[in-house]
Amino acid sequence: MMTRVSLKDIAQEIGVSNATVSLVLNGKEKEGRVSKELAERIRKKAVAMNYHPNAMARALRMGSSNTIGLIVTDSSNQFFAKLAFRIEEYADSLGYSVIVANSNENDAKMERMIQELKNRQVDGFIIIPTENGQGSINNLVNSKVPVVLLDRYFEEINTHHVLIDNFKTSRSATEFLINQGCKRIGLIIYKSELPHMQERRNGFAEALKRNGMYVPAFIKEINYQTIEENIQKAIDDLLTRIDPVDGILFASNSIAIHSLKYLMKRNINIPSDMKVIGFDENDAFDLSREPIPFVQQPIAEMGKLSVDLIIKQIEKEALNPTHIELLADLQNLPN
Amino acid sequence: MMTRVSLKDIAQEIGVSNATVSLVLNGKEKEGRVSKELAERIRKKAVAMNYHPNAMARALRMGSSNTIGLIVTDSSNQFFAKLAFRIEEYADSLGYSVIVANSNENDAKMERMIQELKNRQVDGFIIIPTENGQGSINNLVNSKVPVVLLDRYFEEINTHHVLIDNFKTSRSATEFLINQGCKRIGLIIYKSELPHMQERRNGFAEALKRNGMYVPAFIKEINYQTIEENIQKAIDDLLTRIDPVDGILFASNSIAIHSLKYLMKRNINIPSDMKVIGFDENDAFDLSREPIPFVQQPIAEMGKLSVDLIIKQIEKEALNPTHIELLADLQNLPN
DNA sequence: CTGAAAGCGCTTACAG
DNA sequence: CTGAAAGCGCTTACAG
Repeated sequence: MMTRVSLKDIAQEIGVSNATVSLVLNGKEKEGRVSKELAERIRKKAVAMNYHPNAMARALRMGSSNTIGLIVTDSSNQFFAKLAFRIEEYADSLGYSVIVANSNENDAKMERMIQELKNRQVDGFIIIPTENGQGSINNLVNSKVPVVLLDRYFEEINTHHVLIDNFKTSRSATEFLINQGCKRIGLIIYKSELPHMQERRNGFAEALKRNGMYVPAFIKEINYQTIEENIQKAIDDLLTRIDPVDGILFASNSIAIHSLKYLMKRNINIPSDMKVIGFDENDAFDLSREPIPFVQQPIAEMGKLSVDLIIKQIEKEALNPTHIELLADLQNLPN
Repeated sequence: MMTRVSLKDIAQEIGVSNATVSLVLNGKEKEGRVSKELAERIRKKAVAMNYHPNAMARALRMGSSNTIGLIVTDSSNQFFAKLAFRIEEYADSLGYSVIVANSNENDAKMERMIQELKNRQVDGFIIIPTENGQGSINNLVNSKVPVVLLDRYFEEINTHHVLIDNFKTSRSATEFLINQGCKRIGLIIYKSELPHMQERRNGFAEALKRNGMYVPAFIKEINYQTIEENIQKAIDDLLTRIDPVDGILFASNSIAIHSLKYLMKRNINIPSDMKVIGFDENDAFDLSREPIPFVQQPIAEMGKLSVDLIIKQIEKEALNPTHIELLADLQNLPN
């Protein structure tokens, strides 16, 4: 690797001290009261020598790196991929870099990634926490590290979070199915204690109870690790009861994709045989036989708000834990 | 933020020098000839004090950061998202972190991202280069920075690259359409000088020429920035000629998605009215009326090979530029 | 067997 | 108006 140009190189070329060069290049010539003319010479020289500051040296000295650590559960999932993309884009516009890490929905890996990003001196974390990641998040919050939870949160941890109103959203998605004429509506959802999942479940139940249509057996809980087989079993069950369901709410993007594949395999026609609605956008929803209705989370806004919240904390604005719950739209509804 | 425990803190607690602690914690006690017993005490203390090395300080001192910079054109595209995921996963298993940046197919942004990652002292780059990014890549290669180009390359730059054999793959995708009975086959492809695109184009042309079916007017070139309208125009054109096409090859993931949406909007039935095949996997291909055939690039292998190549360079194994061209499979073919 | 010292590339009080 | 010095947290020759 070509040896890089350092501050010192410029200082030597011009014949001044490192300090003077540093001051000028950081726009602090006023404070250093460097003469305009000298400042100009230094700037010219820096450009001519193709100088670029060593971000690590600066971070080490300053104790902050202008970097945000983002931990998602699976960056290859379209929903999180888009979220990460927006976060990167917006943070970049504010002069912050983002390092993305994956937890794979694994608590131990999330913990490890937090540690690794800490070692890299990130200034704060935006995290989509894992099911039992409460302890790790709690440690972070207690040690005063800036944190924003995204998409999910924990009841007991009072920190900043940005997500949609899952209860209301799930309720209105369910009401959509009711309005479509469904009489027996199923839910396929992750078995999870995370409140955002509970709220999706509760919103679903609420809509059905209001309409006297609530049947607990129509709720199928599945595991992330064995998603494919669990979904097949769940759908088989929902279809082969004496009172088979005529509508299903899918509580996540991946659940929707796997379920739709299996419904297709079983030759269930959507929407004539079965009406459905899913969470989170996916190219696939626009391309199936009929467009699949889905809950569209405001991804760009969620990204922007979480970046704003993390930067406010980093820049030490006193900030009470802010809980942001946005509204989500239903898309691809039949006319 | 809680003040972190440093090497020095451990040294003071135990009453030895920083050097001794550093040696032990890096497993170099043999070289330092530290007594077994002392080494053990130091290790215990480090754990007890919850010590974690400051990666930036180490990187500054060592001149390398154990970090790979990955520049993709769009991390929200499913193909690149999966590639990035695999790269991160495999690099992590080898003790390297990955910082992902997006160029948005924009040469200037790619250049800026390269500089930013350089400032962060990444040890090497895996890059999916932009159309006219040749200059930036060339500078990198000339300055002996470890580089691997992924998915694309430049004729004139003799550096490492990992991609599929686009000519052969495109040719066999086209042959698939021919075997399906198509007589007039169109291609929708990016207007691009990048050789991987040219090869997809040439492979397409070759298959048709061999079968006496080559019609230049059936090749539609579109721009990435105006993809949606260009595709609509291209498809309108292919459909409304006196000799409308009965098959189309989509030369990229995004092209396939947009095209399929528009074909659906125009009520073209696939595959009865029109047979198609696309590049790169997408959930949508499994969920359309009939599964959409597509070229499946060996994503995990491409990721792994590019990581191996970049690490070999970083670790200074003398290495002639390695050009890897993998074979890609066709998926979702009708039985 | 172990310590003292230098240095990676910065920034920032301090002194003049 | 500007320089000398200290220090961020490490690692590594060097000296003993």
